[in-house]
Amino acid sequence: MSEQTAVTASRGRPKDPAKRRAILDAAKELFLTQGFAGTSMDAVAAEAGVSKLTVYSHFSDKETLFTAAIEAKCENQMPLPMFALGEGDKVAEVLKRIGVAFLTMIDSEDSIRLLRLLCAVAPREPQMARLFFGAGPQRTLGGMEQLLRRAAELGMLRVEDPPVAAEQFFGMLMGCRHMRVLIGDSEVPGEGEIRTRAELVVQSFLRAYGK
Amino acid sequence: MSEQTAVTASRGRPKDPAKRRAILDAAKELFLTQGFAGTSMDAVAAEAGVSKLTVYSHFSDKETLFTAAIEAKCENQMPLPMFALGEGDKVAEVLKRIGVAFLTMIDSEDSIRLLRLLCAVAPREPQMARLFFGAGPQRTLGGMEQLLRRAAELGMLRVEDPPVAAEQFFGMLMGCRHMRVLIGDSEVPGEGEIRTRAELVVQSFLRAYGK
DNA sequence: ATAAATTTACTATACTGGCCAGTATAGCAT
DNA sequence: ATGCTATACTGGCCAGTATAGTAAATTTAT
Repeated sequence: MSEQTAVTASRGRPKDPAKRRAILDAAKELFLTQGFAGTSMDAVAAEAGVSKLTVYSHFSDKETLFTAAIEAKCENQMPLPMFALGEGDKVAEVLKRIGVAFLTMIDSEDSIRLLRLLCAVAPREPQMARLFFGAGPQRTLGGMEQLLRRAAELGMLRVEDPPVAAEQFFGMLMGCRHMRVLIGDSEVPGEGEIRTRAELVVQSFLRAYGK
Repeated sequence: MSEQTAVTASRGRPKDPAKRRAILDAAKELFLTQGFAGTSMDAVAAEAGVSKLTVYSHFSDKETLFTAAIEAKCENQMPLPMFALGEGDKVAEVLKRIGVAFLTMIDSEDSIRLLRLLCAVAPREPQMARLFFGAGPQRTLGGMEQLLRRAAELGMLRVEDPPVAAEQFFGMLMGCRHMRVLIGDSEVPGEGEIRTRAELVVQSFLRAYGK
C-alpha cells in the first residue's frame, strides 16, 4: 500500500502529507484523462505544484505512482446504495432505485475513464482489475444477492439462483449501451435515459422473477 | 480506405499487394497485443519482413496504418448467426443458439483485445468505435430485433418493444462477467460456461417475454 | 520484337529531433 | 538529518526523413 512506511521514528524533517495528496490528486487526474503512457512525471509534478524529485521521493517510480493513484481512485467510488428491504417496501421501487443508482455510478464520466484505463493496462496489471472489481461492482453484486434472497424469503419474488439473477439484472441495465459509451461511440446517458432504462429493466425483471 | 489509389494507369513498378497485406497483418497482430503506443513502426516493418520505408510508402504515418489495421480487423469478425425463424422452430432453441454464438464471438481472445484497444484510444478516435460497432454488434442487434418482431407476429412471444428486448437479451448474456474479462480480472469463459449462461438467460428471457 | 531509358518500388542504414524516465548537483528549509 | 526546490543532464525509445543503391515494371526508340 504505502511506499516509504517510515512514518514513525523518522529523524529529520517529515514528509509533507499535503504534498503527497497533491501528487496523488494530480496523478489521478492526469492518468485518467491522458492515460499511462500519455502522462509524464514532469506533468504530474507541475500539476501538483511540486518538484519532480519530490514526486520520486514519495513514489519510487511511475508504476508505483500509477498503482497508488488507481487504488485511491477506487476507494472513493461506489456509494453503497441501500439494499435494505422492509416488509412494507414495494420491490419494484427498491429495484428501480438500485438500478438508477447503479447506472448513475457506472455511467459517470469518471467511472468510464477509469474503466478505459483499466482496459488499456489489463494485460500488464491484473491485480488492479481485481482491486477495482472488489471495491466496486463486487460489493454491489453481493448486496443485490442478499436483497434477492431476502425478497424470496419474504415471498415477494421467486428467485432460485440469486447470483445469476443479480448478474442478469445488472447485465440488462448495462446492455450494449454501456459498451458503446466505453468505446466512445456514444456520450454518457443523461438522467432521463437512465431512469427510463431502469424502469424498463425492472419491468422485465419482475416478469421473469415476480410471483 | 486506400491511401494511394493510383491503381490504374500507374507507370513504373506497381506496389506489391502481398507486402501490403503482410504489413497490415503484422500491424493487426502487434497493435492488438502491444497497443498503439507499444507498437513501433520498426517493429511492424520487422514483423512484416519489409523495410521501414516500404511501410511508410504504403501508409503515410502511424495513425493511418493503425486505422487501416483496425478496419481490416473489424471486417472479418462477427459471423452473422442465423436469425431466421421458421414456423416449426422452437423459440427457446433459436435463442439459445444465438446466445451461444454471441458469447463465443464476444468473449473470444481477439474480440477482447480489440475492445481493449478501442477503449484505450476512445478519447482520440471516436470514428473507429462507430466503425467497430456498426460492423459488429449493431448488425447482431438489428438481426435480433427482426427476429423478435417476427416471433411476436407469429404469436410465439409477447414483445412490445423489440429494440429494448434485444438490448436486454444481449445485456443479460454479457452481464458483469464480460466486463471482468475485459479489465483482466478473469480469463475468457470456456465453452461449458457459455452454454450454461446462455441457457439460464433464455429461461429468464422467456419468462419475461413468453406467452 | 529487343534494347535502352525512365519511373517507381524496395532495401539497408544512418540520422534528426523530440519526448521522457530517472539521476545528479547544489542549495535552502525545517 | 532529512524534505524540498530548481535546473541540468544522461540515456533510451521512437516517429519520421535522408541517402544511396538495387529491382521490377512501363514507355520509347531502334
